[in-house]
Amino acid sequence: MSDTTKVPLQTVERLSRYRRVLADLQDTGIESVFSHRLADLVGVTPAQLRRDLSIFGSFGNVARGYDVATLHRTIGRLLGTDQVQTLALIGMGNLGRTLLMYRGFEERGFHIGPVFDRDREKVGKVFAGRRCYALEELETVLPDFSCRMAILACGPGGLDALTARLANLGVAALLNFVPQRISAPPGVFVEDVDLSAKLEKLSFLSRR
Amino acid sequence: MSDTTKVPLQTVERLSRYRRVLADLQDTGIESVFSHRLADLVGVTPAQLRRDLSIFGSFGNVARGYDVATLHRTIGRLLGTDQVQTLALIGMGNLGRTLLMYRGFEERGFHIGPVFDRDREKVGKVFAGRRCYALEELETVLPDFSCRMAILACGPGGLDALTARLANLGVAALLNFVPQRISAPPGVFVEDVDLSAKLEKLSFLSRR
DNA sequence: CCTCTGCTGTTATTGCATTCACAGCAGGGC
DNA sequence: GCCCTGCTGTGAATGCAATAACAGCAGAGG
Ligand SMILES: NC(=O)c1ccc[n+]([C@@H]2O[C@H](COP(=O)([O-])OP(=O)(O)OC[C@H]3O[C@@H](n4cnc5c(N)ncnc54)[C@H](O)[C@@H]3O)[C@@H](O)[C@H]2O)c1
Ligand SMILES: NC(=O)c1ccc[n+]([C@@H]2O[C@H](COP(=O)([O-])OP(=O)(O)OC[C@H]3O[C@@H](n4cnc5c(N)ncnc54)[C@H](O)[C@@H]3O)[C@@H](O)[C@H]2O)c1
Repeated sequence: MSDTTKVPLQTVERLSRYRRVLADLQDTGIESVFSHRLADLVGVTPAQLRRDLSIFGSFGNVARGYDVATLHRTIGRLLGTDQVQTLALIGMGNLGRTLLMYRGFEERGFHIGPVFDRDREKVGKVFAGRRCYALEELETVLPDFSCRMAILACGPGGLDALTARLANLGVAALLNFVPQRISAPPGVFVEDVDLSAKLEKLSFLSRR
Repeated sequence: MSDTTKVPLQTVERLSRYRRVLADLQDTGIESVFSHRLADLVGVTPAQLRRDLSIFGSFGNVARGYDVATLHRTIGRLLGTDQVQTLALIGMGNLGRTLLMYRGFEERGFHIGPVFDRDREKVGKVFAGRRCYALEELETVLPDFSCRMAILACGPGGLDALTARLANLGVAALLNFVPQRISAPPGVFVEDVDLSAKLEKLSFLSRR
């Protein structure tokens, strides 16, 4: 079972997709589902779905397949999204404000708490109910929120110093929008969102 | 050489990262670089870098390594970003407007041309120099821009019909922000940007 | 001119993820 | 009660990507 070290990364990514489809099924009142059907809705093969789940245990039943509500809850527990997590946001520019207004995160159990910006013009401003703090206040403000994750939507300057400070404050995971390589402190996970790279990939693929 | 079908997907993704670092090196006036140094800056192993490049040909030189300017230009050509490409944007909500204002795309050779929205309130409005068209005008307006790629930053309703229309108009690649599975017409490449999934992945990983 | 260094391009090896295939079994039909 | 169906969970096989290892060579130094 969940041997924690032996879980393929891509399996983790698929768990999110399973969870979303299960949520939809639950909303439409469906109580149980076979791997065939679920896999089809998600867009993977039934074998892969069963394999993915089998890494964490046996949740299915030969007669009825998987219980939608139970499996949904179980995956939520596995991902750690069964309880709301508070995130810190660094950078209240165009992107930061867009993320603040996005409802989708709350629906999935992620709440953006404190917002920080280096620009003194922005500090003190309130947006979507959150006040923007100065970057210097990081050490005094962040502990009140006990964030284990942060979103980087700031400029590229001094990123390494920033991530070191965040790591010191107990932040163990970063969602990074800054198109730059981050040398993360050990134990800190970084997930890059590089839209230009995705466009370049599409450009390559669509030219045959 | 570029056998087109046999290029690992992840190699394509890394090409973007190589290109970005090469651009930085070029800006700082460095003319040539060894695989060791370049790989270090990018964050991959030298073996992987050389392997990736060797798929497309031999660009290095034992004595000086790789010529920065030449390799930068070559990768640009491989990715198809050596000339500006015009993209269509569907959805001028919070996210769409943020993307419109982002300068990073232009720097990489991607220009957002026409913008479409279903909301009649938005149609006709001008934002960041682009006028918003009605979704019904897609067939009449899009051909003028000859877009091969589009960005989906709209709501989830009627996505399949929309992608079918786009495909009919020659759009072969989609950057999709809508958290929903798209059944893309054959020949159309879809790249999903699922931020909630990334957060869930980080949540999983950071809980050991 | 010869040797020695250390880099590239490429082949061999390892490791990981996906797919295949089936044992085992719960329930339905008769 | 017994067979039959069709599902899950999983060991085995396959395919693909990353890593290691090295052949071959261009130039530096003497
Ligand atoms: N806007 C997009 O669509 C988009 C897309 C992809 C990537 N990005 C990246 O996301 C980041 C933010 O983009 P944006 O469009 O919001 O830019 P922006 O200029 O609108 O906002 C950046 C904000 O971050 C603040 N900031 C800069 N450096 C900081 C630091 N070291 N610490 C704290 N705050 C800092 C600035 O004061 C500003 O308020 C950039 O790195 C950009 O490359 C943006
Ligand atoms: N805002 C974010 O930070 C964020 C993050 C991740 C994903 N997303 C996704 O991106 C999409 C857009 O997000 P947003 O925050 O801009 O939402 P939004 O509500 O601010 O804007 C959506 C816009 O799309 C238009 N629209 C809706 N359906 C359409 C259709 N079928 N065709 C054309 N236009 C249509 C609406 O009129 C509106 O103008 C959503 O699907 C959202 O889930 C947003």
